[in-house]
Amino acid sequence: MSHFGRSGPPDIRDTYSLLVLNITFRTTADDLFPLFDKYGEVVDVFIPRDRRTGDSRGFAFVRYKYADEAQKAVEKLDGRNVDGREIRVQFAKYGPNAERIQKGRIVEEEPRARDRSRSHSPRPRYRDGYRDREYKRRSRSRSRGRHEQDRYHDRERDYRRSSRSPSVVSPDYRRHSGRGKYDDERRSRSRSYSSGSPIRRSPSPKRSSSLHMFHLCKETQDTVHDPCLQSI
DNA sequence: GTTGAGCGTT
Repeated sequence: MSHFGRSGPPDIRDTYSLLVLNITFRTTADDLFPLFDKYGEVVDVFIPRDRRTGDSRGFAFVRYKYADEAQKAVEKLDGRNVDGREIRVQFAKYGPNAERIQKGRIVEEEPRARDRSRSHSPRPRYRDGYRDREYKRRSRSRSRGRHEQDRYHDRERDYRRSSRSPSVVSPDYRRHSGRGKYDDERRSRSRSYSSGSPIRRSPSPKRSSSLHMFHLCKETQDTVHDPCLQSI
């Protein structure tokens, strides 16, 4: 992912999260990092992406180590034109798991966990909530069918071309090569994207017995519906 | 090649 840590969120303790809205769908964490790091110590840059397509969702989180530096970044970068759009920078209000946040700093962990201990009402799981939100997004945006894959390859192609030419690497960016994590991450990201053949459906079996189909459907009923119903 | 309010990953 697009953060410094190996996997998952890095140390969130005593960091200050900024929400960066209105960024381009093509803007990456690598683009944002040099910009924000000028105003303080950036601990993490994370751009949420669509789980299925990997597309940027158009906003980002930048975490600073110190509050005053984060505040400075808000003042300096809010309204700044980045990649042709005026970005909006503000302190995050919610944590990764809906913790309470003040000034981007986590002040209370998982308010929902506390609710659960108090009442037995079953809450929708994390995944369901995510799917609901995704659905809302999709209905609002234009329908993106299957060419999203091609779009992604295009983007990766551009990405590699630009990272190979040394002229596009800003001196400021070079300054952070000591950490070296972003460069590695970018490379591994490209690799995993290019090797991805994301959605592979089960091949439709033609000459199986009904019993076989029954078992097959039991296994795949959450992903495939129609073939099962027709052949039982 | 497209979208545009919003609050986050292993």
